[in-house]
Amino acid sequence: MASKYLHHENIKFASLFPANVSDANRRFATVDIAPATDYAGEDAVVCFALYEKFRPELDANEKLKNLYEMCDRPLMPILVDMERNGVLVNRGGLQNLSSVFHAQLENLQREIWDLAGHEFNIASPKQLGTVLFDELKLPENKKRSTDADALNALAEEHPIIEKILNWRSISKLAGTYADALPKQIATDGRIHTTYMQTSTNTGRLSSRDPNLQNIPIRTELGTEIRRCFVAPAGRVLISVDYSQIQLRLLADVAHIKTFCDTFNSGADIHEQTARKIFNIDADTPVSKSQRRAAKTVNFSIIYGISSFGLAAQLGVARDEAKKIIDAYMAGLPEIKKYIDDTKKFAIDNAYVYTPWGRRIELPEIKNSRLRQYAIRAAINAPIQGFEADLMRYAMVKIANDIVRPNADKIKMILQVHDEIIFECDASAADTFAAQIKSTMENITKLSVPLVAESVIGDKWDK
DNA sequence: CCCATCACG
DNA sequence: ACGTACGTGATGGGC
Repeated sequence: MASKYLHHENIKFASLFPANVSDANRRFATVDIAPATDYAGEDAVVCFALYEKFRPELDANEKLKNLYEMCDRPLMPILVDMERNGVLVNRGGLQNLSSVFHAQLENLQREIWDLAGHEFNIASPKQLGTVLFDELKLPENKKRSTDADALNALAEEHPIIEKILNWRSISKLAGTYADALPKQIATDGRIHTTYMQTSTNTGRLSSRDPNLQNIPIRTELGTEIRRCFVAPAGRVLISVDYSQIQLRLLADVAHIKTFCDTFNSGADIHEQTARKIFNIDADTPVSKSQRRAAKTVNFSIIYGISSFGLAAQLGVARDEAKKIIDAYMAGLPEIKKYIDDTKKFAIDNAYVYTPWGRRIELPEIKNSRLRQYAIRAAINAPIQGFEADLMRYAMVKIANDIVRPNADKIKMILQVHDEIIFECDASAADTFAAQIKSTMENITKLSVPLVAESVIGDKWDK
C-alpha cells in the first residue's frame, strides 16, 4: 500500500468518508477543503459569546450551523495537515521493546503452564476459564469472566493469577504496540494516522490505522512505548493538555457552586470532595485513599452514577456506596438537579445539546431495553461534547494564529481529546508553548478557569 | 464475523 | 424486578 500521506486526495477521503459514517453525516463529506483562515474570525467569537449566555432566543438550528462553520468545517484541513505531518517514531526502540516483551512472555508462559500442570493458550478466555474455574477450582463469577477485574478479585486465591495478569498486560503492549506500530511506519520514518471527524456520538475525534489516541501511559512498561514517539534532531515535542477539563465543564454546565468556588480558589477538587463525603473538617488532613475514593466518586458523576457501579469501582459494599452518594448529593444539590433535568430533556427529545449547540442524538432512549444506558450517556454527553467543542475550536484558533503563520517552525501533529501535541524547533519551543497554553486557557470564558499545562521534550512522555 | 479483553481520554 | 460508569479502536480466539 502506498504511503497515504503522499496522496493528498486520499487523505481527504480518509478523513471525510469514513466507511461507517451515517447518511445523516455524509453532508460533511461534500464540503470542499478550504484554508482554515477563511473561518473562525471575529464572527466566531461573537457567536460563542452568545452561546455562553444560553440565549434562549437563538434558534437551535442556527446554533448548530454556526458551530459547524466555526468548529467542524475549519477543522477538516487542519486534520488533513496533521495526517500528512505524522509523528516520528523510534523504530529500533519499539523493536527492542518487542524483544524484551516476548522474552518475558516466554518466561511467564512457562511459569503459568507449570502452575496449571499443562500447556494451554493463555490468550484464550475459554481455555483460561477451564484452567481457573474447572481445574484449579477457583471461585467462579457469574459470567466466568477472566477480565482484569475478575482476576484481581482472585489474586489471593492462587499464585497463577498474578502471573496471568502480568502476561496479559505485556501481551497487550507487545501485540497492539511494540509489534504492530513498526509495520505502520511510512517511508519518511513517521506514522500517519487517520482522524475521523464524524465517528463518535459526542463530537470527539477518533483515530485509526493506527489509533494514536490510546498509546500507553498508565504503566511503567507502557510509558516505554510512548517514549518511542520522538522529535527529529533539533526539534522537540510540545504537549499541552487541559487539566481536569471534564470536572470543570461539569461545574460550569451544572452551575455547581462549591465546585466553582474550589476551582476559582485553585484548591484540590478531589480533596474537597473527600471532605464532603467523609465529613472531614478543614483542620484534619485527607488521606490518600480518601482522596482516591473521592476522585472515583467525582468521575462516577460524569459517567452517570449507580450505587452498584460505584460499589464495584471502590471495592466496598453497595450500601456503603449508597451512603457515599447520598452524602455527596446532599452537599451538591445542583448535581441532582442537573441529572434530573438532563434526564427529563433526553427522555422527552431523544437528544441533548452541548452549551455551544452541538446536538447529540440518543435514539436508544426510546427503547425500554436500552433506556438506562441511554440515560447515562445523556448525563455524560453535554460534558464530553462540550470538551470536544472547546478542543475543536482551540485547534482551529491555534492553527490560524500560531501554526500557519510559523509553518517553518511548528506543526500540529496529534490530538488526544484533552491534549494537543506539536513538533517544533527547539529554540522556539518555550515561546510557542506559552502561546498555545494561553490560547487554550482563554478559548472561552466560563464560571470556572480553564487550566492547560505544557510539557516540552525530545520524546512524548509528559 | 462476533466476542472478550484492554489500551487511552 | 432488572441491570448496573461515559466515549473510542485494535487484537486474538473461536465459531
